[in-house]
Amino acid sequence: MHPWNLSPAQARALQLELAARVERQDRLGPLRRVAGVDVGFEDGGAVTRAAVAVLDFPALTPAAQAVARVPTTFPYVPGLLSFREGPGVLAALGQLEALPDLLLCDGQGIAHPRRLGIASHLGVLLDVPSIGVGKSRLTGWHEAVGPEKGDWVPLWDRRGGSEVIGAVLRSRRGCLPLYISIGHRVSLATAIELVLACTPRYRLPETTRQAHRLASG
DNA sequence: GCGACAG
DNA sequence: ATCTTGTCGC
Repeated sequence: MHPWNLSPAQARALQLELAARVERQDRLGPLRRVAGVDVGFEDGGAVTRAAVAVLDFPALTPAAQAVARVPTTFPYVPGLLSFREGPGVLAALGQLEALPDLLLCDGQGIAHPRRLGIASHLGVLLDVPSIGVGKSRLTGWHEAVGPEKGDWVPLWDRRGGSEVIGAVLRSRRGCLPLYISIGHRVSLATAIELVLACTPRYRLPETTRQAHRLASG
């Protein structure tokens, strides 16, 4: 929303401040529209293409969409993903008539070294409920997950740790699990329920799939 | 010093 | 993320 052109060190310092503003309990209003946000790149990374796909909930039918193309200004640095993809996503969201009731982001929420992955970062800046849906692990440790859809195990801050920073969820049989974590204003239990409610058939939530096709393929 | 490391 | 065909498994 504001400081996007920072040095890695400044970015990390900002993350610590914003992380203190993350709300880990449910604070949701009526859930009518859920949005998936995703980012792709063009020209070898020079251009960031961000997309937002809004679906009616719980029908998961198309409601609105937006795509924004902005110059890429930050490199990919593990732990600082939001500083690379955030500007584009905000531009896309700004094209919508209204903000959705919930944001499902590609990447982590608080399952992050400083507890401020892209889902939490966007959620706090916009003060909108958000959930982190990562396809792989950034940090944390977990036991093996069961094979059935809906099976999940807690994601701990570290091996032998005591802080639960997310959930490793089997969203579909025979597929790799998803890394779910609180973004902002949504508890982990609710986050798991909502992700499953948005994932009727494939590994990824329908929201994310739609956003991905707009941003890439 | 070594290994790990969202998209 | 992106560059890319065929191939293995439910």
